[in-house]
Amino acid sequence: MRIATWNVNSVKVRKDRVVAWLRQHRPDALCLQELKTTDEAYPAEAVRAEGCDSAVFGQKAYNGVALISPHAITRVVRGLGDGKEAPWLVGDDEVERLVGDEAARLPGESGDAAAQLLGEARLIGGEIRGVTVFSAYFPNGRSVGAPTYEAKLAWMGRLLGVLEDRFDPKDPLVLAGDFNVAPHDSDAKNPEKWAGSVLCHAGARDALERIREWGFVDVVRKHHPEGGLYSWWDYRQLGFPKNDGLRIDHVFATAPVAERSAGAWVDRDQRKGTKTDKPSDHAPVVADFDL
DNA sequence: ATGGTTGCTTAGCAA
Repeated sequence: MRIATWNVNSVKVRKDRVVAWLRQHRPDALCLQELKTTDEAYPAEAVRAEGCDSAVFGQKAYNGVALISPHAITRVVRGLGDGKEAPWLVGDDEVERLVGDEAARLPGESGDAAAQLLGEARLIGGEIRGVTVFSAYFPNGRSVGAPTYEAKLAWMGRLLGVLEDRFDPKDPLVLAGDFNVAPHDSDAKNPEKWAGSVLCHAGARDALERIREWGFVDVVRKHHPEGGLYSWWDYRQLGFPKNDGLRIDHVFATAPVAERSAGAWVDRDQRKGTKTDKPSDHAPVVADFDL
């Protein structure tokens, strides 16, 4: 079973790339982030022409996540529900869009920012071939100390709460996506340059480590413990030509899935090319399982 | 270098 994640930075601009990638690499599950469009404008027909189903949680202009699979995608849930409606337990034929209504616990601007994040299209889950797969677009945070950074950490805490409330680490579960966190210094070409950024700050790393400790294996790290693999390079300042990258896109798997992992890799080819080739600033991250 | 580039939406924001 091949599970991949790709922040496409506009699915409309990247449609032909996504279709070609599906054809070439035939993932059993592809998690997309930053669709930057509504459900209605999502190119479902082009994906279907490749024999794949889509489950989409879109949003105008920003965010937006999707699951793509050649297999049936069941038990689809959208958003970070607050648990009252048991959002992860809806029936197969139901498609619920549930948004948390729990008032953000943070005060002031941070609380406002946190509440706003809970309403954004950043998480979609579904069951594919017996594995629960989430496509997640963690908040960026903008800058350390900003209300949006506090809100990022709160969002991550909320995600951990959903895992604790609704799932068991013994479940076959994959959390994949753009986590906007590089967990280790070896996940950056220039760790000193990024040390103070929201992508590498201790607070974000701690919050991600708490999620991982709940019961995940970082599958790429398992197969490349030395680091040096990156998944995102800034469009600015020749990020990719200088390989000034960070590994912020991840495939986390619970033990029953992770113990069957056979390899993991980053498709850097998708980040290559000139302006006219229109690459995303992220490359696909791929994990293969004997499942 | 409060720079640089890309995308969405229309001049400013987000990443």
